[in-house]
Amino acid sequence: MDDNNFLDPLFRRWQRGVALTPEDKRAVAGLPWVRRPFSRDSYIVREGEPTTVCSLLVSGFAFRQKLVSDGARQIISIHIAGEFMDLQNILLEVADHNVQCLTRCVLAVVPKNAVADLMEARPTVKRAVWLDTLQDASIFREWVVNVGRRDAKERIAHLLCELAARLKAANPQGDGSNFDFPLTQEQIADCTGLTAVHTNRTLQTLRKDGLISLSSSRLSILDWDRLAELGDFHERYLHHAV
Amino acid sequence: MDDNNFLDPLFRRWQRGVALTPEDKRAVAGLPWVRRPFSRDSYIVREGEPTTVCSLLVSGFAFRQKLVSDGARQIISIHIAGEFMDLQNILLEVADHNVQCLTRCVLAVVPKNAVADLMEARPTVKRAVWLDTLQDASIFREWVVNVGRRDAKERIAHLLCELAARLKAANPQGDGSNFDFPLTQEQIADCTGLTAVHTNRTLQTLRKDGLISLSSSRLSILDWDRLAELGDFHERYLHHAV
DNA sequence: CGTATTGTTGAGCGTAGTCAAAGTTAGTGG
DNA sequence: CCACTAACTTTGACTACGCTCAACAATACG
Repeated sequence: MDDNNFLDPLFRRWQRGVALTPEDKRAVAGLPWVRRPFSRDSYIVREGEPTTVCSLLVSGFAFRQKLVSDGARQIISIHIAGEFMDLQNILLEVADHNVQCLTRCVLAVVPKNAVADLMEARPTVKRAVWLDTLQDASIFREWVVNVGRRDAKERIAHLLCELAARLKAANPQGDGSNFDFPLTQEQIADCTGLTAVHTNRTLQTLRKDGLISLSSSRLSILDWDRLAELGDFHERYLHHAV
Repeated sequence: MDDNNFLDPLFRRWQRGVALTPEDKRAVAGLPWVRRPFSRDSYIVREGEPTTVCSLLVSGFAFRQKLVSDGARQIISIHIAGEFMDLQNILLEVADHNVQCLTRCVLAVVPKNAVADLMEARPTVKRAVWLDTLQDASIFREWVVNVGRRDAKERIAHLLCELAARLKAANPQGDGSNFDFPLTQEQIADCTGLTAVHTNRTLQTLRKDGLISLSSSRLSILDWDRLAELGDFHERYLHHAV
């Protein structure tokens, strides 16, 4: 396993915001990455643990979540291949939330100190890493708005729009309206602050309205304009063009 | 106005996480700060505007918010004296949310490029600035959980605990259970994803239960343990001890 | 002192939650 | 490859938390 293509999605994503030189890429590729497969639902980080590494999602989907006192779960973000789930670990010594696999995943893990050192040596990498954490924060802000001030149809529409926009940005040569979408209805509910039952009924109305088709881990967006309008989705907060 | 004491709350806060030297402080004090008073409710940043400055809150309270399509408002965070509201501006070119004064405020404004340059020259300042944005992001995550998975009493209890904990950390010589708390019930509602009417009724039950007393901009926490228990409040996410 | 803002109350309603069961799909092991 | 099982989706009946609208009371402020 000497191929380093696993970094390409990361580089493509970073290059939307910074200008990586070949030396930058070589330096990143030179980090002591360890690739590891994870099974579905397995925990990558647990709240309260000391942080030691940063994790890049090479393939599959993962999510961050927190549990509240009665055991309910709130998903805080979804991550796709090419994204880090825990760059904040570089400065924060203890994890404040859980990170879990949504599907089977392959992670590339690197000691956080190695990333920190590289950031000192390579200002462009430093900029890319910080930008990553700032874009994450912007998405968290939008999620506060989504669960705080939108109704069920709007919340789910917004979630689907966001993931579609991110998947599209990650894979511009795709058709832009069909995606692998492995979230169960219970997971959609945990993203949106709803129950699984109500999520089910809401998805049915979105289907009946001709906005989406969603089954067996496949999402088709049938009417992007109306879905985005319904979900009040405006992609500025994704900062895809910095 | 040559006194530079206005930076002291910022330095105290930053020194919870990094070791600022006298030279670091002098360098920060040497930035081209411009102090400006703002009246209650006035906008400091508007969504969609290009970013040019960073704003430090010298006195008063401010908040970040986003508006959804039907005009409803979601408050995303509350800020107290000694905090920056928009350090993410250093890398993000367009504001993705609004920043507004809660009370009359004094801001100290500095061109974002000046901060960026100082970060290059002073690694400790760079660390402090990044840490600030990471702590902000952690608070956003907790707010997603708060509005997504807690009921009205819990949400408000959690909000009050968070602000009390932050005010206490900013002013350790205070008595720790009485605070200036200038949020109207409508603003509390916009923080928690509730309506003003339901916030009113919920506050009444918190008072009746002997947990708090809240009136005329003054909050007293009468039973911290029970309030924190009710709100499922655990301050790890504040990263006060990094 | 007068007016706008904020807080409080009541009645009725609706979105979303709960609980339980049945139907469907996907995954696993024999 | 099939059978069995666990996970996921769907449906129905009922409930309840929080919303809406409207009026009034109490503060704060110019």
